[in-house]
Amino acid sequence: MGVLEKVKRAGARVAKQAPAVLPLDTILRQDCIEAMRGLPDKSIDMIFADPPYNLQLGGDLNRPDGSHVDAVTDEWDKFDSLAAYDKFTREWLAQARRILKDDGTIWVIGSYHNIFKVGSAIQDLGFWILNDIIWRKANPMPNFKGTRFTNAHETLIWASKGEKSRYTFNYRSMKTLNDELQMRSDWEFPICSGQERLKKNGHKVHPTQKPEALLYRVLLACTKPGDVVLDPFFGTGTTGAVAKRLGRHWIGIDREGVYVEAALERIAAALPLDESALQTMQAPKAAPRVAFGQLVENGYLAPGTVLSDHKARWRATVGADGSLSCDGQAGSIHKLGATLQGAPSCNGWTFWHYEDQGGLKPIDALRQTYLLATQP
Amino acid sequence: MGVLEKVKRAGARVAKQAPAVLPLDTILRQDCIEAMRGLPDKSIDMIFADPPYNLQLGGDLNRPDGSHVDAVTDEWDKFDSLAAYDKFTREWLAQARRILKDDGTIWVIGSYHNIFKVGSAIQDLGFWILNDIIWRKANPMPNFKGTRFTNAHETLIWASKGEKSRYTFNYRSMKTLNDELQMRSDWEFPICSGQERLKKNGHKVHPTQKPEALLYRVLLACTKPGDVVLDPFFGTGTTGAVAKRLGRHWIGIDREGVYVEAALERIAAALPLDESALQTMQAPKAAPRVAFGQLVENGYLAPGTVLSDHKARWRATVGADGSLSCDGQAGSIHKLGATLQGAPSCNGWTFWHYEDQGGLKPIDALRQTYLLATQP
DNA sequence: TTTCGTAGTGAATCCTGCT
DNA sequence: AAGCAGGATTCACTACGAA
Repeated sequence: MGVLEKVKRAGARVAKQAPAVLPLDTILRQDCIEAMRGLPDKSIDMIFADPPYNLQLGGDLNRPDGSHVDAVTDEWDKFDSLAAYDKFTREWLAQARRILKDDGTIWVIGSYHNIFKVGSAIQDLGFWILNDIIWRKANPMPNFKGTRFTNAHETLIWASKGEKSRYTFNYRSMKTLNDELQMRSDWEFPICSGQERLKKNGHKVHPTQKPEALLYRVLLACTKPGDVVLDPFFGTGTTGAVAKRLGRHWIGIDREGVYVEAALERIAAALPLDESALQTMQAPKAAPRVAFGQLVENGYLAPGTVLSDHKARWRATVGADGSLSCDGQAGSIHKLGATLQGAPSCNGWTFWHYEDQGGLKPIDALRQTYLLATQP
Repeated sequence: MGVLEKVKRAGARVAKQAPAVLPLDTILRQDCIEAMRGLPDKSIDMIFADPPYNLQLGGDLNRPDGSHVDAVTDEWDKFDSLAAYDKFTREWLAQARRILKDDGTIWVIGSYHNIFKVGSAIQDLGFWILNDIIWRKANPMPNFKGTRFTNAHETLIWASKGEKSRYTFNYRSMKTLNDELQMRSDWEFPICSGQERLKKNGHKVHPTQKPEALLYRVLLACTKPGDVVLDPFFGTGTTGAVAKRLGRHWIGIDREGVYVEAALERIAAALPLDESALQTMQAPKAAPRVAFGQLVENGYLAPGTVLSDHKARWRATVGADGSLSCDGQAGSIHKLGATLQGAPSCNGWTFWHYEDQGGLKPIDALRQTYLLATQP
C-alpha cells in the first residue's frame, strides 16, 4: 500500500471514528497536559474533566460529636496562588480544545472554589457555554459550625467549541429518563458512598470519587455509542467504567499509580447495564419538602399573623423568619407546639391553625395550596 | 459646636450607623459606577447586585404554538465584547468593594452567561466567596427547541471582603425558616409573576424582575435591622421593597426613569413589618454567658456532686471553684471533657450529666433553669 | 425476617471575645 | 498581634449487630 492510500484510508477512518493512533480504552499514566500534547488535533468526541478544586482549606475540622473530618489534603489540590491555578486551568483547557473535534463538547465539574475561574477561562478560550448544570447532593456534609449555608451542590459546565458547533444532545433520551418532562439544569444524586465507593484496607481510595449516576447522565445525554470520551483527571476511573457500560470508548489520564491501579481493576469488572440497575438510576422522587418559612417568604402567611391550636388554648404570632412566638417563648412551629404542651414533639402543621372565613383551618392546608401552586 | 466635637460626633455615628451623608432610602438616578463614586468608603453593610447578564441572544424565538417569546433585548444588556463586559464588571465591583464596610458582604446574581466572569472578578479583587447559592426555579421557561437542558436555575454568589472578615450570618433564623434543618445552598422559588409582577399598560415594566421571596431570604440571612443595603442595579426596586418591609435601610441606583418611577411607587406602598414579627431568633450567645462556677456559687450544684457523661464512662467531682476532677486530672467542664475523650475540644454543658429523678440530665438544663430564674 | 439503635462519614475555603 | 479559653455546632445515608 502506497503512502497516499494510507493517508486516504486514515482520513476515511478519522471521519467515522477515532484515528488508529488514539490509545482507546487506555489509561495514560502521565501529567494531563503532557499526555494531551501527545494526542492528535480534533480527535476526541467529548471531554469530561474533574480538575483539582484548589480548596484552600484551613486547619482541622471536627464534627459536633468531636469526630474528625477527613479533608482533601492531597498535594495535587495545592496551588501557590489563585494566579497559578488560573494558569494551570488555561493550559489544560487549551490542550483540551485542540484535541476536541469541532462538534465535540467539554464538561467540567467544580465548586465555588474554582468553577468561576474555569468558566471564565472556557469563555476566553472561545468555547460556547451550552448549560451550567447543578448537581444537588441529596446528602451533603453539613456546615458543622453554623457559619454558612450548607454547601449542598456542585456545578458542571457544558460547552461546545463555538457558537455554530453541531454538538450531540440526545434530547429524547433525557426526556424519557425524566418521566416525559424536559430534563432540567438541576440534577439530584446522592454522593458516592456505600458499595460504589472504592476502598482499600478500609479507606477510600480517592477523596473525591464521583457517583456513576452523574457520569451516566452526562454520557447518555451528549455522546453516541462508539464515541471517544477523554477524562484528563481520571482518578479511579468513574468515567471509564460508565463509558464501558454504555458502549463508549474512553481514554483516561492520571499521574497517580494508586488511582490507575484501582481504575484498571474497576473497569475490568464493569459490565453492560442490566434492567434492574437502570431502575436504580431513576429513583422515585419523594414528595417535595415544604418548610413553614417558605409560606412566609412567599406571602401565604404574613409575619405578624396570629395562629392558635384548634381549641384556641394558645395564641402565637408568626415571625419574619417563620418562627412562632407566644408569651416570650419562640421557636419553629414544631418546637413551640411541643414546648407549650410539655410534649417531647409536635407536628406543627396539624397543631397550629389560622383563621379563614370565620373558622380555624390547620396551616397544613396552606402547605397543600402552596404545593399545588408550585409543583407541575 | 467646634470642629473637633463635630468630628467626634460624626465618628461616633459612623461606628454605630451609616454616616449622615449616606442618601438613605433613596434612589439615585445615575450610572451605577458614577453614583457609587459619590458614596463614602466603608459605609455600606450589604450590596445586592443584579447586573446585566450580557445574554447575547440570537434571532427571535417562538414557542411551539407559534407565539412569540418576549426576550431581554434592552440596550443596557448589550456589550461590544466579552472583554468589554469583563471591564465593566471589574469597574463596578471595585467601587462596590470600596464603599462596603470591612465586615459587609456582597451578593451578585447571574446566569451562566455572566456569572463566571463575575465570580472570577470577585476573587481577583480580593473578595472571599462564602457560598454560591442556586435559585431553582419552580416554573422555568422550557427549552422550546429541544436543543439543551431546560435552563432552570440562576446562581448567586455571596462573598465577604476577605478571609478574616466577620460577616453577618443569622444562622438560627435560617434554620428556623427551614423547619429546623440547616439552610442549604439550593433554594427553590417560583419566578416573579402574577400580582407581584409590575405591569404598565398590560406590559411588564422590567424584563428581569426578581421575586421578593428571594430578596427576603438574602436580607434576613445576612443583615441586621437598621443595616444599609445598596442595590446598584435597582430596576423596579425589589431590594428596596423587601428592605423596607424588613426594617433595613436601602439605597438604589438606576439610570432608567421608567424603572425609578415604578420603584418609588412600589416602595411607597410597601408596609414595614412590626417589631414583634421582626424579632428573629437570636443566637444563644446573645443570651448572657453563664459560668459553670455560678451554678456552684448559687447552690444549683453542691461541691462534691459527681457528674458523668451520658454513658457513664467517666465520673468527675465538682470542686468548690467550679472545677471538675477525675482520676487526678482537673480543669473546667470543657477542658476535662476534652482531655478525657482525647478530643481537641468539648462542650462541657452537654457532655456532663447530673443525676435527677433516677435519670441523667445534661448540666445545660441547670444553666437554663438558672437563666430563667435570674433573667427578667 | 424485620426492626431498631449505634457508629461512621462525605470536595469544607467551618468561632469569638478577651487579655 | 497573638494566644488562650469558653463553649457552640450536623444531615443523610450506610453498615452492622442486637432484639
